[in-house]
Amino acid sequence: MHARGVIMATSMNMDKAYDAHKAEGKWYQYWLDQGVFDAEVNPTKKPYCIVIPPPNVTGVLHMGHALDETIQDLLIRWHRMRGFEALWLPGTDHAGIATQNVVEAMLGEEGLTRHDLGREKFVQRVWAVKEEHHSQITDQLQRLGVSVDWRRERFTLDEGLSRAVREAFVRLYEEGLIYRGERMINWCVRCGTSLSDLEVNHQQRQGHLWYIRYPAPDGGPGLVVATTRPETMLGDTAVAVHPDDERYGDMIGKTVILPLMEREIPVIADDYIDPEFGTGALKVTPAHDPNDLEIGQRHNLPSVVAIDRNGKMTSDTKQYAGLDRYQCRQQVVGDLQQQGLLEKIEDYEHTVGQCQRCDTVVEPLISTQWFVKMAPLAEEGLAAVRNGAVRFVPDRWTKVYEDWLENIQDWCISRQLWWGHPIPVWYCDDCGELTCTREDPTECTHCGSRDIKQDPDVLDTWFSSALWPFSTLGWPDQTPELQYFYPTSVLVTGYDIIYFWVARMIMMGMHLCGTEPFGEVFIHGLVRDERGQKMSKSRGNAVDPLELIDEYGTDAMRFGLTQLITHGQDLTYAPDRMVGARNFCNKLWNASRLVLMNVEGAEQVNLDKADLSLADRWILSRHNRMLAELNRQLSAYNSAQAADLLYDYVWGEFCDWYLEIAKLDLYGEDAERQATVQNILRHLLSDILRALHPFMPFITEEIWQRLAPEAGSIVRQSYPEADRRWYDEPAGADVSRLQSAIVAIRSLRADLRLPPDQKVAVTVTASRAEEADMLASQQDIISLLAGVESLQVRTAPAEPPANALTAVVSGAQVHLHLAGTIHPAQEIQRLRQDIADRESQRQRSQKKLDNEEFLTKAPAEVVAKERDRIEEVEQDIAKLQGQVQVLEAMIDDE
RNA sequence: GGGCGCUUAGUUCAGGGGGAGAACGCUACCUUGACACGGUAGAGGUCGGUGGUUCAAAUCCACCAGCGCCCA
Repeated sequence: MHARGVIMATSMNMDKAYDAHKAEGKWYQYWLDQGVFDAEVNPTKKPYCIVIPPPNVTGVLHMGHALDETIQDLLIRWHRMRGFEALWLPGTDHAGIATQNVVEAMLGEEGLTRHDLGREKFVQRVWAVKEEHHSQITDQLQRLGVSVDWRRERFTLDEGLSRAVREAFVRLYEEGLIYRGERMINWCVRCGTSLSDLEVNHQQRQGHLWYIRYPAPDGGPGLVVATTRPETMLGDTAVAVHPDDERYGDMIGKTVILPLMEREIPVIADDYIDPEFGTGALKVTPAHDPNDLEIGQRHNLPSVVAIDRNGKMTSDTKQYAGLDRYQCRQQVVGDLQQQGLLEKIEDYEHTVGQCQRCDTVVEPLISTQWFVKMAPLAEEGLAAVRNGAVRFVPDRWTKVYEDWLENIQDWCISRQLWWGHPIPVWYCDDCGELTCTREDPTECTHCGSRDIKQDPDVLDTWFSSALWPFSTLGWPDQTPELQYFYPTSVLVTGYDIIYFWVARMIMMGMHLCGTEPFGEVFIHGLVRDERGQKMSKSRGNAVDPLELIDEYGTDAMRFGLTQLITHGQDLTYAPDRMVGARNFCNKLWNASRLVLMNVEGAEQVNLDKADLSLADRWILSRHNRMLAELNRQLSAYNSAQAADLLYDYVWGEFCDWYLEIAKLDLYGEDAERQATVQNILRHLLSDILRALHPFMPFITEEIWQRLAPEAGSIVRQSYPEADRRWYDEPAGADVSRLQSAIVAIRSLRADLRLPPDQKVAVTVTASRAEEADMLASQQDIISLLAGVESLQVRTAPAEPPANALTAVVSGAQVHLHLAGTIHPAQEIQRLRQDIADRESQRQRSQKKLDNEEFLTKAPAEVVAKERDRIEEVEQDIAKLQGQVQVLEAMIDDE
C-alpha cells in the first residue's frame, strides 16, 4: 500500500513552475552519498566503460566540454540503466606546455620569469595553480551532473600514470621505437622548446617575395633567387636550379657569391626545384628549412646556422650577429638595396608556421631530440581500424585518420620545458653512453660510472595522453579493472584532436596492450561562438557553461545541447535554443504535477486491455513505439533525434492529448475508469522519467523521488524498453481521425473568434458507418477538447445543413452550427479558397496519374497512394461544393 | 596545391528520391481547477545558382558561387 500522506505531501509541495536551482542543488550530493556512480569489477554484468577526455588543468571548462560531457553522461547513464556495469572514469591532464605558459604568464605579471624561480620552485608553483584549477573544474563537472566514479579519478602526472609513462618509454626504447637523433624540428623561440609537427599551425599571411641577385665571382651577373625570408640567406650554402632548366644550364657546377657574407657557394641541380616559382633558382639554407635540408643532404652541402634558439642571429652572420630575426630581415633588405642587389619586391601570400600555444612564428632548427618511430606503430593503428576493431562514428573520419597515419612522420617527444614527465634517460659523463631504465639508476649501465646526469627535458604532454585509456585502469599492472573494463567501449571527442590524441591512443593501445583502447570513437563537432569562431580559451570567446546553467538550469542546457548534436557538424552557440529546453523542463514538471496530484491511492495493477479506452490504447501504442525508436536512435548515437522523439512525444502527445483526455476520467464519476487511468498515468510517467533521465538527470530524480520514493535513486532504475504487445495501429488510426475532427472544429471556432467558454453545436457527417460509430463513442472527448455542447453524428450521404460552417477532414465533414450568425457570402469565400487549394492538389496528382511512365515505372504502392489521394481530394471537393450550394440557396432565400 | 564539410522559415538548425520540419521569434484569441516557462488557431521557405540522371530531385551526379575546416 502507498502511504497516502506521503503522496499527498509530494504533490502538494510542488511549485507551480519548475525551479531548476532548487532541485539541482540537492541531488548531486545524494548521488555521491548513495554511491550510485560507483562501478566495480562485476563478472555477472557486461562492462561499459568510458574514460573522460581529461580536461587541461590549465583552465576552466567551456561549452565544448559541456557538449562532450553531456554526450558521455547520456551514454553512461543509459547503459547503466540498461544493466551494464557502467564506469565513467574521470581525470585531468597536466597539459605540459599549455599549463607552463599559463603559469609563466602569471609570473610575468609579477615581473618574474621561470628562471628567476628556478626549476624546483617553478614546478611547485605550477602544482599550486593546478590544485586551484582542479577544484574549479570539479565543481563545473558536478554542476553538469556527470555520473563519473570519482573514487577512480586520475591525473596524468600522478604516481601511477607516471609509472605507466615510464614503462611505455622504456619499452619502446628497448624495442628501438624511441630514439634520440639530430633532426630538423619546429622550434618556438618564445616558449623555448621544440614542438611536434601537430603543434604548429599553418596560417596564410600577406608577405613579400624578395628577388636577390647573387653575382658571379668574376663580376658577371650571376643569377637571381626569390625568397620570402631574406634573413636566412646568411646561412645559404648553395643555389639550386632544376636540371632541365635551360636558363641556368651553363651555371650548374659553377659558383656565385653570397652577398653580404661574401661567401662563394655552388650552383647545383636538383629535381625538387620548381622552375615556375620565382626565378627558378632557389637559395639553399640547410639549417633553416626542411626542404633545403634534404637538398643539402643529397648534395653534401655544409650547414650554416644563422638563427639561434632565441630567434637571434648567430655569430656566423658576422655584422648581423645578435640581431632579432625580423630586425635582421630589414637590415639585410636595406643593405642589399644599397648594394644594388635587390632586383624587386613582390607582394606574396604564403603560409607560416605558428606555435599552437603562443602564435609565435616557429623556426625550423636542427636539434638533437627524442623521437618515436611511427611507421611500425601506424601499421598497427591502421590495422585496428581496417579489421573493424575500432569504428569511427561518423564513418567519414576513418579516412581522415587513415590519411594521416599513411603519411606519418616520426614524432618529436622531447620538450625543453619544466612541467611534465621527465625523460627517463641518464647520460654518462665518462663513457658518453646513455642509460634508460624503469627504476632511477645510480650508475651508468655501460661503464658503471656514477657520473650520470638525467636528461633535463620532459615529454610531450600527448605522450601520457596516448596511454590514458589503460594507464587509468592500472597498466602496466594487469589489474582486475584493466582486465574487466579494457578495451573501453567508446571514446567521445571532437574532431580537432583525432591526430593529437585518438590516433596515438589507438597506436599505443594496440602496441602496448595488444588490443584497441576502445571499440568505437564518436566524433562530434566543435562549439562555435555567435560569429562562427571556434570557441576556445585562448581566443577569449569561451563561454562558461555555468552561465547557461545559472540562467536555464543544467537539465535545460544539457537537453538543448543534445538537440544540437549532429554527427561531426559544428554547432553554433545559441542560447535561444536553451529556452525551448527550459520550457520543456517546466512542461515535464507540470505534467508530473498533474499526475502526482491524481494518482493518490492508485494501485499498481497489471493493465487489462479489455478495460482500456480508445485513448488509452492509443497512448500506450504511441508510447511503446516511441520507446522502440528512442532506443534505436540512441544505439546509433543519434542523440538529437532521441531527444526530439522524447520532446515531441511528451509534449505533443502525452501532454497535449492524453492528459487532457484523461481529465475526463480523473475528474469523472466512474471509479473503475478513474483507477485504470491512474494506473496508466503512473506507468507512463514512470517510463517517461526513466527515459528522460540520461538527458535530464536532476529534474527526473526530483520527480522520481515523489513518484516512487521507495525505489531509491532513479540513476539505478531500469531503462524503459518497448513492449510490442501494446502496439495498436487501429487505435492510432482512429485517434488520428478523432484529432483531425477536433482540430477542424477548433479551427472553425478560431475563424469566428469564439471565446473558449462559448460552447457550440456540431454535426459530424462521417463517410462510413464505422467512422460514425467511432466518433460517436468519443463524443465526450470531442466536447471537452473542442468546446462542443451538442454533438450529432451521422453517416453520409446526408443533406448539408444550412446555417453552418463546414470543414472537410479525412473521413468526415464537420459542421459548426451558428444560426443567425453565419454570413453566407463570407463563408462561401472561405470554402472556395479551400476548394482552390484542394483543386491544385488534385491537378498535381492527376498529372502524375496521366503520365504513362509513372504508372509503369513507379512502385505499385506509390501509384496506389496517389490514386487514394486523388480520390479523397475529389470527394472533399464535392463535399465542399455541396456546402457552397447550400449557402448560395440561403442567399437566394433572403 | 590536395582533401573534407556546409549553404533549407526572420534567427539557430534537423531532414535526405514519391506532398517542406523543429526550437526561438512573430500574429490573433484566451489568466479554463498541471503549466502564461502555458493553451488554441495562424503567418512565414522558388531547400545557394546552373545543368544532368530519373516516371519523380530540397534529397543523387557535374559544374559554378559563397563560407568553414584539415593536410602539404
